[in-house]
Amino acid sequence: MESSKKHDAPSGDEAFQFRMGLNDNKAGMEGLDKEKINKIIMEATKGSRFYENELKKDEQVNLRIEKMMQQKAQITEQQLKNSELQVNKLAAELDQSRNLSRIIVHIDMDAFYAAVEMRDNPELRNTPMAVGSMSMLSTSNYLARRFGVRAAMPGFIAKKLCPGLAIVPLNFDKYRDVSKQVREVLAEYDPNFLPMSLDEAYLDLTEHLKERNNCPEDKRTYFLRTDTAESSKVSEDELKVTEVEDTLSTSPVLFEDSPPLSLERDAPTCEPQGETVSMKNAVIFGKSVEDAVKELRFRIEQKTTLTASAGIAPNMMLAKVCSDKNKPNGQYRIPSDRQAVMDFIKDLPIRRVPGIGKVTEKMLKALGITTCTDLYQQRALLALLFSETSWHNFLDISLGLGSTHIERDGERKSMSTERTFNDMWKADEQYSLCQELCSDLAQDMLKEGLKGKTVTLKVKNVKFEVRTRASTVLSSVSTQEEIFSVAKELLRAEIEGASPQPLRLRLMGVRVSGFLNEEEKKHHQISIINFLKVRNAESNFSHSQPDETASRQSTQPPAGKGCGESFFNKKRAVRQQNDSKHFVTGEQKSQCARLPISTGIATNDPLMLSDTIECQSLTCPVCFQKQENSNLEAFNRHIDQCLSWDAYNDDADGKEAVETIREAQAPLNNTVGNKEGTADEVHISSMETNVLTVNQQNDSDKTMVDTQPNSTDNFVVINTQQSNSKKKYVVQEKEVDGNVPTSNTHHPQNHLAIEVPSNENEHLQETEDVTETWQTCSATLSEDMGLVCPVCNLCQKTTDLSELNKHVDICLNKGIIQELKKERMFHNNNGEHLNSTGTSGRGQQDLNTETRAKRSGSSAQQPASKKPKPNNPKHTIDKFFK
DNA sequence: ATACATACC
DNA sequence: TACTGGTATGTAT
Repeated sequence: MESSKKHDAPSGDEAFQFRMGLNDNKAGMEGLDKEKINKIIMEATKGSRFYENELKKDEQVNLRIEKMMQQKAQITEQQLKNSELQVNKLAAELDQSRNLSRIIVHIDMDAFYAAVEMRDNPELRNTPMAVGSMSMLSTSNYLARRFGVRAAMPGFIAKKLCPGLAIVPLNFDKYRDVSKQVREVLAEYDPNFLPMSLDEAYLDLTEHLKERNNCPEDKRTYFLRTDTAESSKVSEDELKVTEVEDTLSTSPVLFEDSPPLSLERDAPTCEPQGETVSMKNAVIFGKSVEDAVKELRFRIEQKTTLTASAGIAPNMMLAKVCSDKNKPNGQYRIPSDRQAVMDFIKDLPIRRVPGIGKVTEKMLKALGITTCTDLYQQRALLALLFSETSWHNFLDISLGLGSTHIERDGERKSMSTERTFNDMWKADEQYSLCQELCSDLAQDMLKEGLKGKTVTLKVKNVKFEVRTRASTVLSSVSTQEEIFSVAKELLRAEIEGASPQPLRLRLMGVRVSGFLNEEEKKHHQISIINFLKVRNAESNFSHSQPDETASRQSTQPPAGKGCGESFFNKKRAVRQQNDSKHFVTGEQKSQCARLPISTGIATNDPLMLSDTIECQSLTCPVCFQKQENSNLEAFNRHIDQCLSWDAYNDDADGKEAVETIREAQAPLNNTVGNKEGTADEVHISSMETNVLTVNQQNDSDKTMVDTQPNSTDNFVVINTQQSNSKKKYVVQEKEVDGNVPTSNTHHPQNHLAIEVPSNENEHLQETEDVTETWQTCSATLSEDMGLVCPVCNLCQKTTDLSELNKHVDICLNKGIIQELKKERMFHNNNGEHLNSTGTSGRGQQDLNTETRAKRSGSSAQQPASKKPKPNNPKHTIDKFFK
């Protein structure tokens, strides 16, 4: 097949057509000179970085297709037969249980943003126009579509297609207002309607139709709006030319599937139940499904002066396809009847089906599938080539099946923010942008009372290559500082990974996911973590952030950015303040002076970056090669690799591979080099390496690390390696100027290194900076290792993590009790402060393209208050060591 | 769990 | 000059 072959030159038209070519399968784009349009688009885009990237992506798709075709070639007749039997069985079941009892309606506002702008500015009505910017259009009006101008096209290209194009900037507030008006109408037909965006919604009209049967005529009578403030004149004009289909109109005439009604005419013109103008300016709608939807659309138009299209079908998938059928300002119904569904499906191009985009379309095309009939015929093959979810979906589609009950989506799963800009390569700018994003995101999260466990950084370089880097933390994040403390490490890794080249970015984004459910949130809310946060916020409330930084400088060890955000850091800071036995060493002081202590809040501080350079080398305890990359993750990865080869020590290949790794890394050592042998250089001259395997029971198996350099401990945590739900903890002792490790003098050689993923990673790196103050969780394993409590830093003679947890709990409780005492002394009745994470309503975050917003404003509000429970610090910590 | 891709509006 | 932003989900590792 053609697509199974590699595409020839990148300049080949095929790839271009695929990625860049005009997408004309939308309404308003029929009968265009596609060739001419494509030529213009091509000229405008060819050679650009964007285009180059598109070609690259296209090649990836071709590769996928190639692989698929190879797989296909290996399939035997027998396999296909078997597959067919299986698939047929499922198909029969699906067909059997087909539910045709619901009347699902999909409402889609026509060229929504553009229509709003045209409504509000008569000058735009008779000119091709689009909403958006020179960089990106959200939507275009139908006049512009004639030129090939459409949504998701950059404005500057649109201008080439249509020099007269008017581009109007987005005006979301307005669209939201209009959308609200529309939704008010929808709610009357289905209070549980499902908004998909500002301009789209699903309704289940089944109930309404039952009621409608007993609905007296006067309740189905609606009046034409007679005056429309600013546009009244135009409306009148338009009412006179009722035959013109294309005009924006307040007339019911445009219900395409019934003959135009003259306003003065009384007679029902179509079926008996059809809408009727019984008196001047009044329209009576019948009881049928179609009439109900016409009525609904009529009311939308009367209310907003905007038209909507609708699809009516027994399920959501079909309804969605139908709403496109007679767009604009039309509706289409598939009767609730199996044959009607199958007839409709028969020639339906798969691309029309929601969920089948250009890639899937192309892949299926390679298999000779373009219509739903093809899809059904190839069902056995598809079951062999695609994942279960995929081919099930294909089968559903080919049977005309879809969801029959619309339900509001559950809890949101992620929240993110991202920004595009031009070529940014300075690291300090990147960090401060990252921080800004975190700040924005934190604000959004606060509105919904969200706390998440995974932070993802997204970057797109100037070549349009996208990378995402994620990190999951043990506790949750919600504040700007918390998110940033994770995000900045991810960014740091990216920057360092690209070094010595700068990262040249065009976009950066931050996402938080893995939200705590209500239960977990409550749990956390009463936990000490939040308790401390609240306390922190309280005490800093009137302080500016630089003040906070400054105060940290005096109380915290030079742990680097974000150090104050770690729970244990906080704990230790408190301890340090209270405990006169802890001194800051001279070394630490000098570090204090040199290292940026900024939490990163002071964004423009160029010093902020210096600690990334400060310490560049780590020595791998397995291969003894110096690793230049100060990025701990990379370092860990390296060790993982070394270890996994070690595990196959007898394997010649494995050995070779280790050598390869060593060789590959050797040159690096010479080039990047560490900063002129400062005391910051991390020397892990290994005295012994222990690998211990710990069974991990659950997936919150990340162990926490404590790297806070507040004592003279000398151990460094190195790595955990995952394999089959087990973790190997590599233990490494650090040699410190002949000092004997203090905390475990009886077993100085064995120290458990526990990695902390995520959040706490920064502290690992901080440790790099503070050479003389290594600190670990050390442990006695079997008989000779013990775990060190991260709070009191004392070795607990146990390897049992739950035992250690108990101890940590106690340790923590001590602190809490102290704090409570203080608290009571200073504020007598401050319990309410615990409440600060309160609200959990869903904000609506509608934005952007012609459509957005998964949330309706109509969502049920939840009680916004949470009782400040008596503190129960215990559980939060448990998690750390599970 | 992470990374990357696809899809939708 | 210039090719989005937010969310969910699928695919692959």
